[in-house]
Amino acid sequence: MKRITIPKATVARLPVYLQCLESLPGQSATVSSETLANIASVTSAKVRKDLSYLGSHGVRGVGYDVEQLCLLIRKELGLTEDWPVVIVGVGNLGSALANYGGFGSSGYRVVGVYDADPSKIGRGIGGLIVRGLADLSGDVESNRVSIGIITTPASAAQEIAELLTTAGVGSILNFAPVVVRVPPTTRVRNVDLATELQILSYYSVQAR
Amino acid sequence: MKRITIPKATVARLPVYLQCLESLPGQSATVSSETLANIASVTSAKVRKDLSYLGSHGVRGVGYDVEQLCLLIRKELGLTEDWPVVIVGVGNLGSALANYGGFGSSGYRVVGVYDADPSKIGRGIGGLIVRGLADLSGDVESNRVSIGIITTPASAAQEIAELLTTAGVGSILNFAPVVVRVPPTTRVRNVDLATELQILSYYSVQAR
DNA sequence: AGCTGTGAACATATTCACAGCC
DNA sequence: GGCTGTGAATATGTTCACAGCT
Repeated sequence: MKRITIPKATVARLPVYLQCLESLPGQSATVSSETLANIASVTSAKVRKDLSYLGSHGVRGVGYDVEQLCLLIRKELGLTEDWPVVIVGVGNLGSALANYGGFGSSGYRVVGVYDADPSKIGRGIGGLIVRGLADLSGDVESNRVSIGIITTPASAAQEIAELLTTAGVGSILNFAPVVVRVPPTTRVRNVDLATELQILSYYSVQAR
Repeated sequence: MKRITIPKATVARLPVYLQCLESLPGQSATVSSETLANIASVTSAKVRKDLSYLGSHGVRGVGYDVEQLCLLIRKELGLTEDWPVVIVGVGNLGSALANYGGFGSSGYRVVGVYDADPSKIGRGIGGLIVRGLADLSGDVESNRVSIGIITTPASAAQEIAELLTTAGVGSILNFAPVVVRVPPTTRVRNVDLATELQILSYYSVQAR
């Protein structure tokens, strides 16, 4: 058992493993690296190496205890904590995310939804009332919000990213099709439909 | 100029460069690797190496011709072609994507939206009528659809992935929170909100 | 002088293959 | 016998640093 930092590539796979483990039928108390690998569409060596970064918790000849492994991964990912998030931009996507139920189940809790458009402010959505951008900073601070989700048009994203970081958000999940510039201590992940489609079409062309 | 295959990591960045180039003010006819790197939040060496895989098109002492570079990247990504896509699952997210305007602009064209729920079939959405799953295979074949987007609940995703691959779709963009198993020749990209949030919270924990 | 293109050095990630334990 | 844990080997990706062109 080492106590070095977990590689990025491994961190990105832990949520996938967790998802796979949670989808396992209740009766399977243990799981082998081979089985988990198949479900997650990776190799068994990868699974073993990834899990070894969390410490040696498997049993040779048997496999990993599903329950224990889930807990271990959840703990590693910080899912035992509460993560208040805000969503900025109440368009189609922002509404979809605000209405998405999967948040509460795992520590993520939408504590506010915001929009610049006065006609949207005051509307109810996903059990919350849409608020104006003027309220964003204060809300982030008072709720100790650590993750901000940007679902605005590209043109507004940079401004919102700055509002969020200034207010103290440490991580941003950006759905706007633009690269936002943030201070080096802020973590950003970009999710962009066009980008994903373009990567797919590249490989589609190559495949023939 | 080499003619080897472009590294995956580079392919994943090309759409980002393209996005950055397209957002450049019209008057800038050329761009240096340094400038592009700043906008894209990467290093200039990365930009140069990435672009070198497309051939040597920069001018020393000057930079890259913006127009020419855009065209080059678009061509490399296959954006000069038409990519008919289908969306399966008309929940919040599926509706959001169907209504998303950014498709048409770059070769991606939603030619069909599908849902298993009879109460949704027949509804209009994003200029299309929701159709039943029974129509999916035939439509995919007759429209030569190469990319399928899955926005169903997790429980339905595997079945839909199989319908899509059997019908001849070569690439799948999966928004359902589950890893779908597909034949090795099919390309899948997963976009999952929970996964992204979990990666962010991991690093948020580490940061303190 | 300024900026590209690229080998060489380095860092990260994956795979192999097998010793070690149940 | 079955399956983990992990060094060693390999492959992929990034950064450096500078020659070479305009």
